[in-house]
Amino acid sequence: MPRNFTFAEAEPRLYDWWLEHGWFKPEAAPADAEAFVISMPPPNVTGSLHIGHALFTALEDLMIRYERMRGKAALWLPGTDHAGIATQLQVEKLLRDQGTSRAAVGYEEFLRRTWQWKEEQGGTIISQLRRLGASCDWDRERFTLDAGLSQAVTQAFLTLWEQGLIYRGPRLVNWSPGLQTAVSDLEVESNEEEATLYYFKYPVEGGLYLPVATTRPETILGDTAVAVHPDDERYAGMIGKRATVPILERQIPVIADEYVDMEFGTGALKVTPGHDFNDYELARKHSLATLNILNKDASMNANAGKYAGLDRYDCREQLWSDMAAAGLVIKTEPYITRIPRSQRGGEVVEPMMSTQWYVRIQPLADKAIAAVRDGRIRIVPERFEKVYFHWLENIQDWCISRQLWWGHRIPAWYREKDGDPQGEIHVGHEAPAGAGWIPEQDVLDTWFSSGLWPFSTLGWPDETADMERFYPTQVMETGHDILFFWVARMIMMGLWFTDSPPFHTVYLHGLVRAASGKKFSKTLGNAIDPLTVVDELGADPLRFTLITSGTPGNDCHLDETRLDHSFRFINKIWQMTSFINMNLDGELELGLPPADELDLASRWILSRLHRLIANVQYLFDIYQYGEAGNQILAFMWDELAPFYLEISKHALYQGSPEEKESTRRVLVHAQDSCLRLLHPFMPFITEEAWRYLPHDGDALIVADWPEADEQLIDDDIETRMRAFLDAVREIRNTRGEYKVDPSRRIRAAAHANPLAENLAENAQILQRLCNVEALELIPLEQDAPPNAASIVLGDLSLYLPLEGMLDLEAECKRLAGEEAKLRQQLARTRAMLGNEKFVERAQPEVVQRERDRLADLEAALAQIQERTASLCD
RNA sequence: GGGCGAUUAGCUCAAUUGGCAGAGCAUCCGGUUUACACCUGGAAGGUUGUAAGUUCGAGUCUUACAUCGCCCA
Repeated sequence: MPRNFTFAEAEPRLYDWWLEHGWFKPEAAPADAEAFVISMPPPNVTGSLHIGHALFTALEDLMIRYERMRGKAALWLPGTDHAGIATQLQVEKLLRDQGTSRAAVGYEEFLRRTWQWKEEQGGTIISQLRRLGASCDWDRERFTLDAGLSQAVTQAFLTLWEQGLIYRGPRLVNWSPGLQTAVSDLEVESNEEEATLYYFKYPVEGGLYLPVATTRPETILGDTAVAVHPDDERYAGMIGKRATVPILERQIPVIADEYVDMEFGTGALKVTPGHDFNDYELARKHSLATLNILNKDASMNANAGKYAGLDRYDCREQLWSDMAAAGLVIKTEPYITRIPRSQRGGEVVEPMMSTQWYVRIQPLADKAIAAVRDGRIRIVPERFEKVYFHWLENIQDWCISRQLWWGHRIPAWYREKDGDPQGEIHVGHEAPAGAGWIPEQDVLDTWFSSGLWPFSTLGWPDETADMERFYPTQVMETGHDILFFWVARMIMMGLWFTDSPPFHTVYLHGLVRAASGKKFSKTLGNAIDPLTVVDELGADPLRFTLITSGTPGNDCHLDETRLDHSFRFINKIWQMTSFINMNLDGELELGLPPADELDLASRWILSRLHRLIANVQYLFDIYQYGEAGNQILAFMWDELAPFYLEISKHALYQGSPEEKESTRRVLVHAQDSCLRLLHPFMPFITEEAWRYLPHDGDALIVADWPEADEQLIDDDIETRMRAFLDAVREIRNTRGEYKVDPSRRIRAAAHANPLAENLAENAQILQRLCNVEALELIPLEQDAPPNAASIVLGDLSLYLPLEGMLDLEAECKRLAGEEAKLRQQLARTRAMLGNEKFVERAQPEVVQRERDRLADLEAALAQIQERTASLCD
């Protein structure tokens, strides 16, 4: 066995080996095995691996590997998302670099180039997922624009259309002037920014004026009313009068509505239905005209009069200076307001009137609400259910059309009728017969296809074998930031089209941030690049660190020192395995010898191990993977390695053949179990180490998941062993205080009692762990050895004869310190037991525990006092 | 404005139904004894944001407040 684990060599080798054997495929399990399916949230095809991808990969691969080891037909179905806007932007940039543009090359050529780009670059993220060890069934990989998935999209669209749930019409939408498309509310981020609040006079007939404030003066040109609160005495006389739009001189009414906030600004509100969502609602209520003043690129249109053609911000400046010249300006002041920006590119979006396709979403939302309400779908952590309900209960119709070229074209055709080029609409698989039909240019929102993902990837709408066997899926694991974007839509679409919840559990992870708490971003330069980590430390440490750094649903601040720790854990695992491996000798019978043939230490480690297995199982059942990982690490590093491995050397080096054999079997069982438990966290190191342990079966990836054997969990053994470990700790401390050379072997003595006899019988433990060669039992009536340091453990006093090293004064001081500590603990325990209500109402086990502790403490105090009396008085 | 989350050691985070608050890193003092210096023995470090309440007992449950973050309007 090599001295070290060389991840750079082993990781690709093991990955290929797993792949070649088909172990990533659900078909590796028996045909009648229960299915466990996760559809991978498809990463953006333009993307390259970031730390968020690494987190979802680590978690999903953990779940998949765990269920595979439990004998399920585990299917992790991978794929990518065509990401309409992002991909189109990417290719447009490419075209710009080549000195051309989307418009110049035309629709067909643009699509051809985009596909070409996808074929060349789109595999990047997938190959990066492989480096992390993702055990996906790559033969089933899907892409949202694949023929099969496109068929699913068309089918879904047509079904909704036939059901009357899709309509087309003019509405106010968030318009992205740079991209020239509608964008979803969810894709607009409004953050507070420094802006200017402009105060001006709105001329009202009769030489009056209303003072009005706005952050977007150019929208004055689209005003169709001015509103005041009906109770506002300041402006009561103006209601019903005509106001005049500055510069344009257009006449508009002054209306009254309680919506107006009298306290805000001047208390008078300009109403621009064509470019403000609130004003749009107000206009509908008052039957006001809606006026669009912007072109699709956010330049001013003809309705802006002399400003037509100007950019929106140039217009703002120009108009304001013209108004100043006209004496209409009151003042400007700095103002903090929320500016809506597109998530892509960050440009300021404009609410604008536009004809779009919508899904009447309420019927779908109702089903989605019910499925979570009645428990058919569970969200982990549960608190996100509230967020989910709130969003679905206040849902707006879903604008599904996008003015892009890259995506699923809406299956609709138009024909001129009565002078309207879109007077006639046909929706269907193909153009209807007859001349003059022109296909719809718009494509569908990418999330429309993503919403179908859990079943479109399995062959829907066809009744495929995969659909039959693997749908519904089990778990949807993804970030809480896309609960609305995606999870809710998958649930709605899944229930609507398949009549089944697409999965029974939604597991939401948090965002990964840098340790500073800042959001990771390349511009800040604080991004941890997962691929760099994989190059430097391997995939296992990254995975283990990501999983153990936080708790479900909570953001975590990734601390790079933890990566180093995980890396060292891997070395630890390797060295432990190596130790066991080099102490094997020939064939070893697998499994454990009967417990009653085992020594104390073996029974102890098995009890601890099986308690660990039970805990890990419990934690996996409640999705607490991080805590599970930490517990496995703690067991291996703090119990198995420093105690059992050390103690086992006695049997391995000096024991009888039977002792050697049984110790080897315990060691192999313990290490094997730990490797199994860790495999879902760190597949590479565990698989590679496992090869060096005696085992049945082909590979760890398909080995059985450990089950706790309750028979091996033994409180009594653990208590007895704890006495040893306490003794070891105290002896080490005492040696340290007296600066006894660690390599110097010393003796110990104790007055005979059952605990002392037990210690003496297993003195090899003390020898291995604290270099005490033997424990000498002395009769009760005999005095403690002279010049000895004392260690008190309950009713036992251990004496360490420290010839020529004992400083009487220091020893007495140490004893006094021990006594003070004991008295403090005694006071606490006595107070508790002195409290009648505690004794009466606390659980009996808790009371008993305190009583035992009291007895121990009292015994220890007596020992200390006796020792002090003989030594120090 | 509404909702959610967080607040625990210097830093990053844990703590399974309420039962003596734990790790990693950093700090201090030791050690190359043949699995591991990618190691190891020990120490120090806490009024669990504040104030009340429930309880025999609160980091954990309730309420109010403070600070920070996220989501929605």
